[in-house]
Amino acid sequence: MLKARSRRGGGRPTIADVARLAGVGAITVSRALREPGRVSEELRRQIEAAVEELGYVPDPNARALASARAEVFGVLVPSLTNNVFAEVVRGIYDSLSDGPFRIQLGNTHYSGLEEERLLQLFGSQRPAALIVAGIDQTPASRNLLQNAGCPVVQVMEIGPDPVDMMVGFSHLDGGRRATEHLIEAGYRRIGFIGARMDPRSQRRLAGYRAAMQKACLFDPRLVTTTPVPSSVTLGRELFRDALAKMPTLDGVFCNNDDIALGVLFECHRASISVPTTIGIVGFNDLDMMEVAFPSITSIRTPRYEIGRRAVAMALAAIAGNRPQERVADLGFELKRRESTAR
Amino acid sequence: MLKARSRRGGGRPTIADVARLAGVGAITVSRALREPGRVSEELRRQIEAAVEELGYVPDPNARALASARAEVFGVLVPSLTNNVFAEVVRGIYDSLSDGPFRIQLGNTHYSGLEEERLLQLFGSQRPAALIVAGIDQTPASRNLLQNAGCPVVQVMEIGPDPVDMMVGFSHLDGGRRATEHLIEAGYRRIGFIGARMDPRSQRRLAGYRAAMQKACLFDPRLVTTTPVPSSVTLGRELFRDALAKMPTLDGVFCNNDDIALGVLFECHRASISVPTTIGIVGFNDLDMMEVAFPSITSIRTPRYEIGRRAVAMALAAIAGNRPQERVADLGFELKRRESTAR
DNA sequence: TTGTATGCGTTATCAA
DNA sequence: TTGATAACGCATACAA
Repeated sequence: MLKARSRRGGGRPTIADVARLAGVGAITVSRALREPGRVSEELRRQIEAAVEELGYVPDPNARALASARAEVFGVLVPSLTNNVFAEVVRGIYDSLSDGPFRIQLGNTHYSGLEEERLLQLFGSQRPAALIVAGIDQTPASRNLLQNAGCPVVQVMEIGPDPVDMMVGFSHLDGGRRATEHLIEAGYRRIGFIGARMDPRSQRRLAGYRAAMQKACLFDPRLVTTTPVPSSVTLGRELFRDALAKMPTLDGVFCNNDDIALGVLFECHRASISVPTTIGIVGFNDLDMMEVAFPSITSIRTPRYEIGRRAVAMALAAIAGNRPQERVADLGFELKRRESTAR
Repeated sequence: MLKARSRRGGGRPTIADVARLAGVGAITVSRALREPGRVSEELRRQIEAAVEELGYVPDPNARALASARAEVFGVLVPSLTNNVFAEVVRGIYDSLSDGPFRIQLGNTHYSGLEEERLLQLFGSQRPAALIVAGIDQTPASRNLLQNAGCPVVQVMEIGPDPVDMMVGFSHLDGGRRATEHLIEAGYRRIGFIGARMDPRSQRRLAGYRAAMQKACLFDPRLVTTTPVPSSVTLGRELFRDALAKMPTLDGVFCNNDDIALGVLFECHRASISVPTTIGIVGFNDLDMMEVAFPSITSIRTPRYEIGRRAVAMALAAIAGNRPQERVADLGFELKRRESTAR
């Protein structure tokens, strides 16, 4: 039997083939690829030539097995189609595309149990880092994260008790700010309209409530929510419900921009003038908010930047220097537009 | 030195630990996990108990190394945030969440070169299947796909020459159908407005052109395009340009729904009545098209279903029975709405 | 700076 | 149906 031709492998060149061609030991090839600085100029060139000639590509599985560490970032988000998380994920991808790390993306469907399952699954790969959305993990999930043996970044929100690191902003403050803006603009019967009502939406609602109570304007009948997934269609329907319940409504703070857009369209359809009769504020500030007619006031959230920052923090931790501040508050910005310019 | 406690591993239980506890050989454990039918009832129960007790989870890296096959679906899309591809990806995830397969997602940023790079990278993992968006791969990419040694599904479009399998619909027919609808509705000076202009948009444009020429209505000045990424904002701007170039415009077929929405908002802003003065048709039929005021006619495309079908075809191929029809045309549907109801 | 021996956790091969 | 043995391709530990 020849040793050169393995019988199980697909015949792709291995590190041994490269070593033979370059006339060096296999480990030197390995080093030349991972820490070029530790291999002499001359050998490095020979090795690079051999790699080129053979078209050698390292096998990530063998690498992971031997080093007990996969070059993988595990990323868990509640939704793949929600633009908010898509932007976070895009930021993560853009930050990682240069390096050696792959990304393992998981969709939790807003389910804590599913998150647990995926965490279990991802953990079996010994990932280099874990990025998870939100701060409301189940105790079991928290436990899995703590014992993952790698940097962990919770994203989108901030809170007092990070598993390891956090990047995000305060949804409570965001909700409060949006509501205060409506109050300052002169609106009084301000409703809250929210769909899905995940933990972040709950906190925006809490912010709304705080602002309204402070101004002595709160009335539970002003709040219209549903656990149903958010959509523009739903925004329209919820607004109708809210109006039926409370015909004197003169403003709405929406859970997110989809809902806000649905409200705007319904106003058009019902000939309700915006911002005169009704003021509208959205959340997230999607591209279309600025273009809508009238343009819609919204809270701009740094989704893409959160993704980038999460990777930067994880990378720093991997390199051995965890950031001093374990919680990064990236804030938000109120974008005042026509929909509240009464 | 004890053999039971490996010194490099993180101390997680291995298949050998399970085997020892169950009093069987390691390979029997392996079989019990993968092909339970080939292990006797009794041993299987013992093994299951041992797995449970130890909390054993197979190491996917070791598995991939030993079997020369990773349980991974490689998925390449041009964008993570474009709702169209997000839906395809969601379909893929939903179809794969039950089984043993992980997903390796790559973002090509609409770049053929980036696609090549990622294909090279993904290939090194010996994936179980590859799903790629579009049918315009570079020769190098096609080559990589052909030699990947696994099922390949090209999605979103259909064409005459699949690398292996295809699921999608004809964008040319879609563009033609949209344009014909405008013509049938009585519009004559019908513009085409398109951003990004990737291959699929190009074919929609070709469909537009075919329909216009057939009706003797084509005029190159009716076409307004840009390679800039699509957005609602851009839709508004392009519509302004189109109108400046061709003030007698009475209809527009938009590249996609974002553009269409931008056009609609600009019509509101400029007090151009829709559908009386201008008819609008979008493409993809996002949720909001139906809710918009006026609601917007669009071509409904089966994105989610494409993702599901692609996985189904790949799974069938893996199981040894490639579908008879290698090209699956899932079609599209014209949704007539107020924006063209003149 | 470079190489040798060995182990990583699993599955394929082949024999029992 | 079950098991012993030998890969799989690479990196760690240690020696030179």
